Amino acid sequence: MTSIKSVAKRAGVSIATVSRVLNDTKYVSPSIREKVLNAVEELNYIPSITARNLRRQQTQSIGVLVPHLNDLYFSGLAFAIEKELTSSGYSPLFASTESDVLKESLCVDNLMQHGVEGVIFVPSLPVSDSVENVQRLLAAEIAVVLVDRAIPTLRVNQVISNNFQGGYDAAQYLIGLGHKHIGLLDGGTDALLPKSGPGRDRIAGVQQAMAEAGMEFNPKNFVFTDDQNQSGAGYKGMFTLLHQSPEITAVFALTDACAVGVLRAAYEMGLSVPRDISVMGFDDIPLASHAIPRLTTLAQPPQPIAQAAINLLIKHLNEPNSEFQTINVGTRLVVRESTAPPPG
Amino acid sequence: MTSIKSVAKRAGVSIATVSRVLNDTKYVSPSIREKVLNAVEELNYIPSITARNLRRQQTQSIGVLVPHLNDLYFSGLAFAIEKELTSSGYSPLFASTESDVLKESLCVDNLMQHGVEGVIFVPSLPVSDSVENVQRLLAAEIAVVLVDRAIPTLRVNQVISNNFQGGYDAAQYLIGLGHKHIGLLDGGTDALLPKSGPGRDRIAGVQQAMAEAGMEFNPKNFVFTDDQNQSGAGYKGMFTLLHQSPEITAVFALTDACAVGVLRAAYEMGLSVPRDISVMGFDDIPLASHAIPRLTTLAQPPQPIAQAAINLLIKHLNEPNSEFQTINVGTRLVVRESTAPPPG
DNA sequence: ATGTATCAGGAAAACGTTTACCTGAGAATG
DNA sequence: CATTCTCAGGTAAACGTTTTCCTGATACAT
Repeated sequence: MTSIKSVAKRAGVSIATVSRVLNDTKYVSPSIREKVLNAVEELNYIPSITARNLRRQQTQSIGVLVPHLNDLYFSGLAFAIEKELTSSGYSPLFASTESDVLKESLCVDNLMQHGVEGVIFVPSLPVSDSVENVQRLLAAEIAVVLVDRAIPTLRVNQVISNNFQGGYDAAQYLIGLGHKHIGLLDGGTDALLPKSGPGRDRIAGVQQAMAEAGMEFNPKNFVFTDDQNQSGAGYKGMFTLLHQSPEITAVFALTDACAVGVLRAAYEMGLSVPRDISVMGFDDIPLASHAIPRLTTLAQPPQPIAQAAINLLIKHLNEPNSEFQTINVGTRLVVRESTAPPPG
Repeated sequence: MTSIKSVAKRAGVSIATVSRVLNDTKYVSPSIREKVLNAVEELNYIPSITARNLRRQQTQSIGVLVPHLNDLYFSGLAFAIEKELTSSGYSPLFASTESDVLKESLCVDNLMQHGVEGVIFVPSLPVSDSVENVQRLLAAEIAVVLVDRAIPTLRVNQVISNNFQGGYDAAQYLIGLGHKHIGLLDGGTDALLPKSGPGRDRIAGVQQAMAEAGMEFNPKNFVFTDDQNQSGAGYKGMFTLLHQSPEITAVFALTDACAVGVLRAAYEMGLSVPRDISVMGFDDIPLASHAIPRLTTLAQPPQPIAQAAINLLIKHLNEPNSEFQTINVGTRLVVRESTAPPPG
């Protein structure tokens, strides 16, 4: 590694001057400045961020903890966060927690060792498992922004989609189409997902809408399936659901990925969507608009979420004593082809 | 930040001893060891990786450059790479190049500043654009492994799917089913993709298989579409293709994402897949097995690719003078529902 | 001409580790 | 008992920066 010393020697100046030229931190006469710049060029000198960080006692880096980097939804979110962070001059440090508290704890350790100044944190499910990890970060005075999954008990910045409202809107829309029997489907690796987190809120929204419409919520109509991936869960769950509640005319899958499995199952059962049965998703991942049929869903666009999270983070870094906020990001009903009035 | 000094003071020993206990680098008597460990515990001491890296002159971190973190295929690859790297004791530093040379160059600068010891590099397209960036890394004695997209002119480690063979297998399979008129579809943001990289090799494989079967390759049957995303490209391209070559009975989309758009277009045109027309993809992303109909494709599983890349990287780090290798990872034909003999 | 203010640039400390080297006490050997 | 060996633990240098403080020269005012 060529260090600042070699540059200084080559340019015939002190290392302090080199640093000043490179950081524009003090006036340096044009002639000397040029000599330094030339030396830098000639030696392909690249300053060591490690040394700079040590000296400045800051890293300009932010940890990003997501459950799975290859999840259809979270990869989009991660991408948006990366864009937002780099454009704000921070370096993202990604890690997948695999929604496992132990792995998550390891990730947190790792981030702390790396001296991140903040963490964008999508908690594992159930969220209660993540409480301790979040508190470890807070105890170390690291700024934390919780994303996607709320932990209401924690005094910390959060950016959460309005899942309740989304669920409500979805149900209201289906009810408005005339559906009387609506199935709810969810699943994935997070065995306890329906007990907490976004799924629970979406369901609560559905229940509210049904109640307002004078409909009864039949627990039999909600099926959660444990599976390697959400599509598989939706696929299997759909069979279970229709077996135990054949009267169902509309299915609200709690994620788009899940809905894709539902479409698949419907196709295999010879059911035409939306003629025989309506299907809705949640998230509006890119795939949703390419599914067959195109999926009606509730959009939860990653870009505004990422932006809000980074804004909150940066604000907190600048004013560590500012109040904690919970920002609710609105969802938006996107009507496509997979929903229609019930048959008959 | 609580530093090693506070721990030393608290334990009543020198900082050297603390370091030794923490790194198990020299025998320390049990009683003192315990005192140190207690002090560490009490102060929640976490060593600064920054300082350690500076002193040790190494970072144990590896840059990972992919075109898009939210691409269906690359996110899977990134996930596999992350897993492989962390389990080998390295920290991944992800960045999306957006397949743009300028952005890519910035990413490379950034990685070099961070002192990465190696880079897993998926070049932008056309790959020739990335040559300079790769050479910059090599000049700085940073280990590089090219993944997914070969740059044959460079003397560097590479891990590439056997795209030619994959293309060949795909075409041979379709020809074996009896198809006489096979369309080729590709697209995305990388306007020059068909001119270089994996796509070109896949096409070459197709041409070889066709030639062996005594079929002529009609350039009209290859449509490349510029679009924001691959699915959209497949969707639009399909219309173009069938318009200019209505005799086509099978379509080989050069990626699964593209194939999804093709399925979509076929659906809208009232064509039943595979009865009226067969569709194949490439990659075997998770979605492929959930599409309607399930997609026949060539699997290019990310895990073995990631593993091979990391092995190559680590080997090169340990023996910097070892020969460069290009590892060809085999693809595997996965027959599902989207292909059948031609109608009639 | 003398004193003072300005300011470009250098010297050196500091950031938090690891590690080469040193020291002194006890064990072992004659 | 004297001498050497062993080795646990301490001291301090080093990693590559940034930044505080200092110096000496020049400009300016008196």
